[in-house]
Amino acid sequence: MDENDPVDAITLAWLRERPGTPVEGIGVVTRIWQLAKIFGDDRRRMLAAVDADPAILDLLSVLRRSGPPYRLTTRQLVERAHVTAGAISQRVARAEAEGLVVREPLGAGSRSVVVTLTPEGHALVERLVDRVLGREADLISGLTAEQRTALTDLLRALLDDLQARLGEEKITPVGSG
Amino acid sequence: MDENDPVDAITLAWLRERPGTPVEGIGVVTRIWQLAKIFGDDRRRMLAAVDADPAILDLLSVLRRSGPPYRLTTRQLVERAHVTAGAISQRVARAEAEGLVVREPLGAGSRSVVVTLTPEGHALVERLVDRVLGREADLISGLTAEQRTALTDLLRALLDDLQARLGEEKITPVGSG
DNA sequence: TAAGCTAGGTTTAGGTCTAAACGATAGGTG
DNA sequence: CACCTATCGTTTAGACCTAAACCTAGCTTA
Repeated sequence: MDENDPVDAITLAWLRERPGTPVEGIGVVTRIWQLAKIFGDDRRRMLAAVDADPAILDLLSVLRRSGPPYRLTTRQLVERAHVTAGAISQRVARAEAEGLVVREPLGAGSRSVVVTLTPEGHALVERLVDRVLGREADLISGLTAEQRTALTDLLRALLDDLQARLGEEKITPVGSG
Repeated sequence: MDENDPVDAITLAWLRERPGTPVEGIGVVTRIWQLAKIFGDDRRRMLAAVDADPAILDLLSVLRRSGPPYRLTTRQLVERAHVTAGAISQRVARAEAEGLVVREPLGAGSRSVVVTLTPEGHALVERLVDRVLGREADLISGLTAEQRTALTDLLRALLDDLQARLGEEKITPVGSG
């Protein structure tokens, strides 16, 4: 613990003010939040400079990465973007208003809606993706290759553990009746 | 690279669709975003269940941790909460409306405003902080002590590097005129 | 086949944030 | 002293999200 490190200082302050406070998670959780904010702010500003926004680019990127015919259902978009169905609905509506995607019913016997990238949407991804991802590659270039690998492995371990654990939690409450 | 890992799958999909896409950052950045969202959603839901919200609790916690007399200027709150002055202004207005803090001019010769925790605000922090931090400690308990230490060190290294680097960037644009 | 259930989406209400425009004042300069 | 600038906060406009209400349309079941 280094009192000059701003995150360690938070842990030390809680312990000073309230001995016994459960501070074990702060070092990891707070730093992850701060890093996410730095990456998110940086991307948002970069895109704002070219009159684009992260939410729409994320939508278009998911479609682009899925490969031809660049077409997914709302449900698939929800799963891949990790936001609620309402958020996807709003994103698609905005993107459609800008002519970047089209939305149509999947067909008989289904209530699904399919969203397809337009040529304009495709072109926008091509124009932005290298810049956005290149910037992110640059932002983590301060770590050595070994550090990057080690960090990736630890983040994956935590993510896997949490997803397994939180997946179960959704079941648990049902048994309480 | 494991095609069954959802984040690795993103990297592999970009390389398949667009060979040459700079994907070096995805493994770290995407996982950090996903983890931040998991931690943030979890905290928001936990607090919603007791009719509280993360932004206000963060404000109150910063004041509580600062120690008696639980009093900081708006400027200090901006620095410690990592949000804009406008966001702090709004948070303080909401907290004040609920009687959790009071706001007063610092005094003659200064335009600063000082925000002080009320007894009600203090009591709210005491009631919630162990639950919130305890939950987070539990969420990372899937990692061993060694993994936690290693992860903390890597996150700190990245954070320090980025803060040093982005701090400089603010200066650079000035010289462009 | 009527009633209820389930699943896929959309809409709405409410909350939070950023950026930028504003307002107002202390301190420096001629 | 008048003006200018930097500093501090607040307000406003716009973007985005979640949760929950809502709307259909297929499916199940008696």
